[in-house]
Amino acid sequence: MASLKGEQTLESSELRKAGLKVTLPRMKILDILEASSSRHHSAEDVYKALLEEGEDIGLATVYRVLTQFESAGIVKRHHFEGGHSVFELDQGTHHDHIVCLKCGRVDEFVDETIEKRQQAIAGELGYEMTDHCLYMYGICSNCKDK
Amino acid sequence: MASLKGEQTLESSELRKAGLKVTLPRMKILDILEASSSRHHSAEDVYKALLEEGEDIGLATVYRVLTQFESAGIVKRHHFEGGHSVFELDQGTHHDHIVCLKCGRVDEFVDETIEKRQQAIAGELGYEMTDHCLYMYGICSNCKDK
DNA sequence: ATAAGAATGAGAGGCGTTTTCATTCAGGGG
DNA sequence: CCCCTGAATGAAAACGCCTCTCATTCTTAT
Repeated sequence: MASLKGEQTLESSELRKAGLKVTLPRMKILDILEASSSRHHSAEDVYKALLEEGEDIGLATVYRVLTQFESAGIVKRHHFEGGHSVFELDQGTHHDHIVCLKCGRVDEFVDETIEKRQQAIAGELGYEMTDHCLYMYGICSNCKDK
Repeated sequence: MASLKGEQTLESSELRKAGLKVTLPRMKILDILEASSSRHHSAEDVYKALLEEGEDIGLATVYRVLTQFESAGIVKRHHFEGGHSVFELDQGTHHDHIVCLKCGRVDEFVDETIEKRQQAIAGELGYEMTDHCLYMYGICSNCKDK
């Protein structure tokens, strides 16, 4: 459990490093992102997890904080099919996603061949690429059997 | 200009083939998708184009028809950054997209190397891939100069 | 400790999209 | 060719996700 007073937690220094004030909501949300078993969270997910811990943090704050974390490079925002945003801690290493359309399972991968081709294509078309995302959708091995 | 009575237009046969009744809204919307210079349209775009032609077709109908077209395989729906949907006529040939974050310009491309790697990766991870989309985002050559 | 500005919670508001429901229409049977 | 039935439509309300507003609370530099 994070404490605001006393020793410097990892979370608090991460926030300070990002130029964000150390507040309870920001600490708690960081806690949840780091502690949860799944890596991908909607704002609702985070909000519900906070409620379960008995924290009284508004949904608006969750959205604000996640957006700030995105600007600060702490999390990455994804737009999976369906439109709404999903957040994951930014481990610094880029990766792409494959999503199971039945159970929602998400796997991650990196492929150097694809990465290189993307850069080359952007260049050929005259673009300066700032970001890219490759989403594959399918049925995972678990769901295939049923 | 399409006519409901008289000769079979290309549009009407396309609708019939998809198992959809031939109605004025569906004909008009198909017209716009085929006639417009740009290939990617939001529902709003289509709605505005209808208004300009003096057609009194509701926005709800535009959404309904575009969704039906999607189910029928006539159009493809994309979720570019920003969340809202963009539609394009489905030419049958798969391609990926690169979007300019400044002016919204969209270019299309296909890369066999990437396509093959995707199939391979899905297999390695135990997925049966049903769909995939690669979106790259950047600044296009026009916007770069300014 | 205090003051000043930033962050928060609650609720209103916004935007794209979908649903509801009464009305209109397409198209097959007579 | 007209009628009938279920499908399609328009208008408006509702919806889900998200952002904004504003009064209050909290962080942090002093």
